[in-house]
Amino acid sequence: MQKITIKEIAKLTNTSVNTVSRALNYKDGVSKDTRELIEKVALKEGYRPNLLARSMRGLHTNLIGILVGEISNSFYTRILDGANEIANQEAMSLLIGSSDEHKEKELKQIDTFLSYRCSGIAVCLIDPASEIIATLKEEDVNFVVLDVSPSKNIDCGLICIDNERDSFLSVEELIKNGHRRIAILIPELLWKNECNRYMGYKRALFSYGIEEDPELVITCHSKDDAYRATIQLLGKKNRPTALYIAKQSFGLSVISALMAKDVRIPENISILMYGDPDWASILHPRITCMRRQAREMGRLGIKMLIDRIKGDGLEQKRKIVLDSKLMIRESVQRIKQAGAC
Amino acid sequence: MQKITIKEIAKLTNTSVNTVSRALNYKDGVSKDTRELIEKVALKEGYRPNLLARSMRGLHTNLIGILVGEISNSFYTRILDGANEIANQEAMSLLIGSSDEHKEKELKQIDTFLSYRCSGIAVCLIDPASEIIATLKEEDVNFVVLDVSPSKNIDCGLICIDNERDSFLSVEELIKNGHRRIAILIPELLWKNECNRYMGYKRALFSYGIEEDPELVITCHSKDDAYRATIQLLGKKNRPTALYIAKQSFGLSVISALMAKDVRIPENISILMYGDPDWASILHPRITCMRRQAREMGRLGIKMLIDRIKGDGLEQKRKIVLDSKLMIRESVQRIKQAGAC
DNA sequence: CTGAAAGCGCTAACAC
DNA sequence: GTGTTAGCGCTTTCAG
Repeated sequence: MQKITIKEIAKLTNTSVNTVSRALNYKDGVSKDTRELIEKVALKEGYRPNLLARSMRGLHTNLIGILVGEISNSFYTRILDGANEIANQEAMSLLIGSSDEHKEKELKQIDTFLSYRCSGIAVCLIDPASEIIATLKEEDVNFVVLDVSPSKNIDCGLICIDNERDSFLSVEELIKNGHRRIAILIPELLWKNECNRYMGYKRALFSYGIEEDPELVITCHSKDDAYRATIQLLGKKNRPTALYIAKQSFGLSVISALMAKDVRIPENISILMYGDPDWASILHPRITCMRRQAREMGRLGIKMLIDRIKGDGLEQKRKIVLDSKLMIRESVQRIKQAGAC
Repeated sequence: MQKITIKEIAKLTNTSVNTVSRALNYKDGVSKDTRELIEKVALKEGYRPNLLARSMRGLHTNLIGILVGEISNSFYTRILDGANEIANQEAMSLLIGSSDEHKEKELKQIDTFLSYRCSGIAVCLIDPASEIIATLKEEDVNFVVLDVSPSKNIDCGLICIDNERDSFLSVEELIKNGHRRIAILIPELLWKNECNRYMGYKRALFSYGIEEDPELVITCHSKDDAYRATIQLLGKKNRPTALYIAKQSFGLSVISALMAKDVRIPENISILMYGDPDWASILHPRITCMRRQAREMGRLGIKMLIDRIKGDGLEQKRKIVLDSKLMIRESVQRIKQAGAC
């Protein structure tokens, strides 16, 4: 497999491994002639440094482990994309892992990253109270947490999004358009982010003096379930005028359900979604969304990680909260509402 | 960083590194008592094997490098997802790379994979005549090629899709619905797959006695360009009745352009797309698509790769051609056509 | 059943 | 400028 090592190059050039190593790593202490000779031979023989061996000498590995919740979820895909962009620029390689939103897999993947002695680890955790952060701390490895901020105030790099505020602003947008019967669709198991979205929903209702109707809080545990839940919601007599989809991956299910039932957006029901996948702006009507800066999260996360790895003495940023942007499109209808607003 | 090594465990348990190594790797030749002691101490001390060191002894690395064209392209994302699924099952880790469809980056990424001494490499190449395959061959590393079949008949694992046939069937579907003026939207630089799609388009027209109109072959080099090209196409006097989008990533641009120009699907123009992203089935109308088995491609690719790595003596499958499926939905209108068909 | 020792490819400390 | 040597953590002969 390995074709040629520095040892062999040393032999071929009548030099020593040390000289070859220095020459190939652009260090000084090598004469021009020797350097050129070595480079020529290395090129000719197709020498390729063994990064494993290099890393074993205690340096960094140039490996960054990144854990996401689900590879084919476009939110995570964008994080991955941004992460890869920066990693590439910095000549780092990305080892990926997916937790599929299961805690055991999460731990297992981190374990693998650690076993490969990654120089840095970026994680999207489902549960921020997770012992994973403790593990990471203990291992004394550079890491940053993306997307979900740890509940305890742990000193680590953090790039997150204010889900509560985003949600508040989203629901507020619906209210400002005259809606008062606003349903929210959220996952059954409320992890921190989702929980915060729910809080934002509640706070918005409260701020505008709207009483929360438990019937309008729709929880579901899967995409299929979101479809069923939507169908069921539409069957109710006192149907909401607006639906806030608090989890992007449920979006397709909801839209499909509405299509199946011939419920028109926004005439029959207004829709606002958390997250802004590609399709949201090509649907007819285009869906009003709260757009998160996912790609930027990946970029900043890896940037922060690399800064930490290089540890260039500077006081490092600990936490970045990314702004989201409400993309106002045509899925929310302005309605007249009897009563004050 | 590294907290504890087998050496230290050996010291702690009054044994030798060898014994510890055997015990921790479930090899025999260790008494029950010693094994239990070692396991206990290892667990207590939070021992984590150094995979880099392990790999250096010439074994496999448990690393698989996978190169895709673009991380945020859903076709590749699905491949990645399928690949990750199988890699996980087999306790392999995925090192990812993206070529962004540039040849230099492609080579650079492969180089990195090789430097990490990956046990296997899976690649989605833009150009199958690529010297990359030669490099891979030379390096004597296990590899499989996904998506694009090499032009020369090279003996390597291959999972691909018959783009020509898929395209033929797609255009045939349009013809069978009475269309004769069928435009095709393809990238400017025809790599092999796209070229085959174009061939399929030509063959379908030819088979049904339709003369090809150069005006209806729309090439573009980017998503933005696809948007502009669509707008331009719509301005023509002898507008086509159907548009075959031969590249999925142009889909959103086309739809946006149609929306911008208030051109209705399928009343004003029929649409058929190569590839079946999530949004295709929630648009109104839902878009008729040729669905490729991307996730399955990732799965089978890694499976094949691992079979090769393990090299279990069996005669190995060399090539798998995955069937695509025409998802007939509502974006193609049946039209009456003066003249034969 | 267990230990000592070699060595994977590389870098770094130290001589010359 | 250059060579020698040690050693990263591990597995694997080879002896006992």
